[in-house]
Amino acid sequence: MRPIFKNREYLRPSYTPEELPHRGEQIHQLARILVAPLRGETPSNLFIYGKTGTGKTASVKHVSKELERVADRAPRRVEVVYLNCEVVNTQYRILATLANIFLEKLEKRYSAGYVSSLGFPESVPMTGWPTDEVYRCFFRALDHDPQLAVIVLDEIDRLVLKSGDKVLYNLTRMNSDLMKAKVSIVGISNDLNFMSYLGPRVRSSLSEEELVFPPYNALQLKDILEQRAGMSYIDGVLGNGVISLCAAHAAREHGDARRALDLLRIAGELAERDGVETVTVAHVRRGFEKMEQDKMVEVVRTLPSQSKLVLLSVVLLTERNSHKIVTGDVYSAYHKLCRQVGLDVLTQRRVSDLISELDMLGIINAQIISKGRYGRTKEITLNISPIQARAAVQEEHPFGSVEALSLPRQLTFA
DNA sequence: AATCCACAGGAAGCCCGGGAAC
DNA sequence: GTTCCCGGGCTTCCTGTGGATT
Repeated sequence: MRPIFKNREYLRPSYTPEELPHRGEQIHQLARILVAPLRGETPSNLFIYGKTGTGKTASVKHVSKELERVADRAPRRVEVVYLNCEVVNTQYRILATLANIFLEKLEKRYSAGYVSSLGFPESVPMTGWPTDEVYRCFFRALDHDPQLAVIVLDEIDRLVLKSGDKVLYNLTRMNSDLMKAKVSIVGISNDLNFMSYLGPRVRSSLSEEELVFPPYNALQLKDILEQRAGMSYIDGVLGNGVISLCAAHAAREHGDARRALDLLRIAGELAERDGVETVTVAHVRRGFEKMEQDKMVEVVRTLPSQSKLVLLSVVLLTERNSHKIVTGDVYSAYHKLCRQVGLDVLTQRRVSDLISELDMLGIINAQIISKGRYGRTKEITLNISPIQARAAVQEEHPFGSVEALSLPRQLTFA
């Protein structure tokens, strides 16, 4: 059987392409702002906003690569440092990381051992030092040479949410104390409200320039997908309408290119698993379902344990019998499960609310029905496969082994 | 037409943890 | 450190309800 992928890595989020279709305008603007150091000026600080999968990070990386390439011939050295604040999310970690990066650059530029000959430490430990000591170390390493440091803080909202805007205040204020070097901050966020978490001084200095990345529309997504499909799939394996359908799905999800590419890759992997040589729209549809399921499993995984138990009751009842499941059944099953695992038993009123919440999340379907003389209740069906639900509930083992749990016989109705 | 089931879901209030104010 | 306040999870108590049954 022939393979269908040339190289699937080009469809993964980690890959940054050479060409970024439909981001010409943003890249041009970015370049215009960041090119200032080549003329010896300090570029403004920059704030970039856009939803996930709109090409923010890719564009910035693209421009900084260009910038570093042409900076060799410029009067002043330009160093671009990229930090993802999801990982590096405290003042200390940011400063320590920056200090280490610039110490290393010094060492490389001069000679091994040069750094310690200046009285610098080999490196800053990732914990233990007073923060101002770390700051001083970074400051001196940076100011050793005339250079411009462009510090890119991706997902900057995470940083501010976790540790406040103190780091940003310090970084934006540095320029007035630096003798030879200059810094410029590029903040990237997908939370538009982010600016309101900042103090007024930081806000105004960070947003000297602002750039917005609008979501892609279906046509633009199609271009992007076509470009990547050409790199990653063998010619001719993609059936009619496959790319259009991927683009249409992602356009509905706020124009997220990352999701579009994921979908295109997953559709291919499904075709591969089927052992066929063509990817069809049916594979895309299944791929879409798979992604939705995966999203659902993730939601289940993060549910509080009481909700998990309620869901588990529904799962066990679903596996056990084919007749309609109603609130009363779920509650008595839940009651027994609570006893088995030693969790507090909530009231039926509360469990009713939990069932509604699971319904809202789309994990189950709960429809109010009236059985006349036999009352009014909710009829409940599971929206994800019992096996997946079980697996997701079982993770982290809050109830010991779920396999050991079972409903007593009297709960099975004829 | 009246009854009655098996809940739905609103209202009020308790309890507790976390953050702000003192 | 203490006090105050707020919001979320939860309970208690309650009224409401669609339609099979009487």
